[in-house]
Amino acid sequence: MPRVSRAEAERRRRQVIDSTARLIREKGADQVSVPQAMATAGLTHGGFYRHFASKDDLVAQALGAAFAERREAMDHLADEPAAEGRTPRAEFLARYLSTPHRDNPGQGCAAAALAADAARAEPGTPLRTAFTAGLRDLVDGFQYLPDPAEREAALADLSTLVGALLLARASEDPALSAEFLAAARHRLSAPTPAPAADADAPSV
Amino acid sequence: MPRVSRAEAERRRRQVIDSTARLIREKGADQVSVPQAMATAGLTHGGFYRHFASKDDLVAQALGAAFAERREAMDHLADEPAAEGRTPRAEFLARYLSTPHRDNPGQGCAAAALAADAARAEPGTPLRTAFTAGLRDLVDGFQYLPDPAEREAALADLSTLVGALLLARASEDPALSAEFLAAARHRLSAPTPAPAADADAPSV
DNA sequence: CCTTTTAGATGATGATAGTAATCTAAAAGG
DNA sequence: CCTTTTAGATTACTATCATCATCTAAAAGG
Repeated sequence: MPRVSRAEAERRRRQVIDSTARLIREKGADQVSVPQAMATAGLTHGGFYRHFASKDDLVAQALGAAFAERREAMDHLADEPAAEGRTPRAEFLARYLSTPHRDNPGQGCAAAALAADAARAEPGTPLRTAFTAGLRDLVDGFQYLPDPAEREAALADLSTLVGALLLARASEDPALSAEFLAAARHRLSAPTPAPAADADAPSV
Repeated sequence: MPRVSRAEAERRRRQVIDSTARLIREKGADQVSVPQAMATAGLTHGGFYRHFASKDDLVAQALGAAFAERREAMDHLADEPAAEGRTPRAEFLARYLSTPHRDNPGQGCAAAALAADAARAEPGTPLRTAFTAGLRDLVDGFQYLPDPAEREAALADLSTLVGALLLARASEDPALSAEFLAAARHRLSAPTPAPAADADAPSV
């Protein structure tokens, strides 16, 4: 089965990237092998280096795709605010901290799924750089999801979301897991977390 | 160099566990090999299976040690509240969200360093089970660190701490990284995050 | 002391990894 | 059509992994 039309080849390349975007969120960036990534797209590992410069290259592209996919879904929330009486922000929070999101990391938030992998990657690594770019994009999107508005609030909210989702996923006990989601929902649904009179901690 | 006194053998076993506790927090549970874990303790891989039933066994024990070490440090905070005018809670927050903690995952919070690894492990796995136990212990310790008190607040606070630390570690840009730490410090230093009038999100 | 036990070193086994060279037949392009 | 290009398969190379069998000499224990 050698050779395939240019259009078909491009379609397959995208397929490999999308499959990998799911795989790395499920199993971690280092736990996905080249043969595996190709196999989930229905190919053998042979043609890999005709599409990607290296495994790192593929992983970085897959990470970008994962962030883009999620950013797109977030923007759609702002477009169609309809649904019920919920604001786009409330809708986002409810979905982010839901059990479906907890139980399907492969299609979920890339920041939560891959933060640890990015943190362990050396600075300058494609993975690390791509993660930072995606994260920045996510902050911007969340910040202007109308309601909170200030950047600092967006950063704190995002930290709570990522932390709660991660701990909920890691908790073996379903009760404890649900508690994390509920606590974060409760905390973030507060009117406004009260800016607090200048913290006492050092600035860096 | 075969054979060594029973006491010495036990000392070396502890050394392997402690080294591994640091390694898995730095590089991830799956990125530490048996030869590597033994080598950091000054041994070869040969004697490994005389001390541990499997690699999973070692990793689970190392995770337990990592949680215990941190829990101990937390308890000491409550014992010696002295230092300055800070409450034990404020002291804990300042240290947790500091750049030294961000830059030294090997000696830092196991929950933040290994949540993603635990989340990816199958339920029933030693790693997953040990993580859940350690996390529960951490929640309890934080809850009674005096000041907040309610369990739900402790869970939300912990989520924010873990999320902010993880995102700060993953951010390649030092400015963005510092922003996450500062935003979380600011948020958690608020008098009391206002319990908010019952959220609208479903309970599960 | 002298026997038994055993911590650790050495080395083997079988699996899987990333990367690359080679081969093939079909698509591109004139 | 007929030549040139190339997507993908096959195969191979070198590492490294977890695990285990074997060996050794020193500690345990009487």
